[in-house]
Amino acid sequence: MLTSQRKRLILDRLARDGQVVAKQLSHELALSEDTIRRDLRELAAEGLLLRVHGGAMPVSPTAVPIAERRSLSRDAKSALGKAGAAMIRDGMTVVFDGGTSNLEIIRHLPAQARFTAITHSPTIAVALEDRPDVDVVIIGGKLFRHSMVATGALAAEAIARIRADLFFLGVTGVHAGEGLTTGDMEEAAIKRQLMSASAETAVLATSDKLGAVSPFRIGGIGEISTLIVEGEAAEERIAAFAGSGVSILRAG
Amino acid sequence: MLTSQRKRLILDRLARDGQVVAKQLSHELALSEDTIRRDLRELAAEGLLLRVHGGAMPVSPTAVPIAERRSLSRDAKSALGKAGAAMIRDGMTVVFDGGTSNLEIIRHLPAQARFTAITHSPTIAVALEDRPDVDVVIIGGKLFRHSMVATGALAAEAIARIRADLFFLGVTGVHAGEGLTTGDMEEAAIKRQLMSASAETAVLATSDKLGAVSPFRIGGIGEISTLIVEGEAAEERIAAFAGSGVSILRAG
DNA sequence: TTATTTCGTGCAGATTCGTGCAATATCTGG
DNA sequence: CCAGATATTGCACGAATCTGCACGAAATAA
Repeated sequence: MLTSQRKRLILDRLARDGQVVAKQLSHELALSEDTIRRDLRELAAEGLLLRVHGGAMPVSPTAVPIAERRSLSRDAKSALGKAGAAMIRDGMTVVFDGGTSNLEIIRHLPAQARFTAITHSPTIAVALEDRPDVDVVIIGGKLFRHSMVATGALAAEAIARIRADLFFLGVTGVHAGEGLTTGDMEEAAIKRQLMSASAETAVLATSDKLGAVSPFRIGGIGEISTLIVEGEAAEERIAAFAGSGVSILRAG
Repeated sequence: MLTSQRKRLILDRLARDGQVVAKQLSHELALSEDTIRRDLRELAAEGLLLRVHGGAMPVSPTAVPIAERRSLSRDAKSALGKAGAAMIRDGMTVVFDGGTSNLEIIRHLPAQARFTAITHSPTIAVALEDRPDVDVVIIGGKLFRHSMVATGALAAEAIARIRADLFFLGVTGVHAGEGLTTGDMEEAAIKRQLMSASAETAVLATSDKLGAVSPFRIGGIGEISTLIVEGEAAEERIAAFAGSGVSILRAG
């Protein structure tokens, strides 16, 4: 990443968020704090920002209320996304199912994340637009309108040729007895195929999905490797999945 | 590769990506970094770009280059989009190239439009989300980041199997002698393939593209059936295309 | 107060830059 | 066709820039 580009990013971030934190930024850009601090110093010397202990503030007061952003980042789905993003290591090949939960993973990827993303959801693909170090492979096919993912024979054919390390599966129900379920038969079939094409499968489950059942079964709980639930998820709802072989991760 | 052609490519890349890295570019073009740096120096001397350590940035501080392109010349593009949408009849199979012009076609589709859309651009696919009567087929492949379209062998393979009535081709240059050109070789190949898979091809050309030439040729003007230009496009720029067999449509 | 975090400076290694020079290709005029 | 002029390209080498680490000082938190 070019130095000038980094400085511009800092100013952008400052205008958008109303603040920047040196430590956080250094982690996000995979650079030392020294470099970030140096940038802040130089930008401050140009009068483009105001240095404060720990980071920087805009020269002119921002309109963005900071409290709003904080509450946003503490949102349950956001925490799930963060936990999901943490599972991705550089060099991996990761398959993303459609859905808002998986979209949240993309949002929490560190800027320097470097891996291969495979998806049959154009929405996910578009979200990955500004991740320069992520290779994106789209699985083509007929777009299933309701959930905006490619399905059908074309998609199945493309999936048959891939082999991934990790698959983030999207479901509408996670139930101890009925397993993982979704609302469409064709989608369920594609999801099954994606599972078998990946070494591991993870599911991000908001609390409303725990114990829920939808019409079409994808597979049993034991067939996935990781289930990520909200940090505040009721203990008794999770207890039902103990013994199924899945490792349960509490987010946030 | 000619020097002037290389310089054009650098400017294209700069406009598209918002940055250029000397080392990366030298590797991509199989030239020494010295040559690239020399180009950058000369272009900077002409005021066409801003040199920075490691590469170059655009002269105008475009925070998000692609977002800028989206807001650029909105009215003219809107009229072009309307004219393009008018070419689509119910029951047709239409291929959409990536790019903001083609996105504008989607925006101007009548709500009840009923046809099959094929695209290798996830952005286009997402835009078609709320058109319930349009069947959408996505062409998969490796996402070419700069223009957000699927490319590579996977895409080529999928394209080989389709047959469409109409193809909306996106270009960066329309020139009487040099023909239709774009900024990337791989993209040019995919575009050629999409042309031959379609009975007709139409190009939406904003005035800034008329007479412009980019490094990689897609084909001659005569190979497309319709060229849609702005209503206020200068007559002399269009006159150059007369006799090439293309029918010229003035929008707005 | 004490402990922790953040800041500033100096320094070393790596990368990039600019200039001069030589080799090759292209152009021009005879 | 040839000879010289011009342009283009790659390489060498010293200068400038960038980055990360170390260490002590300053600021913040407990």
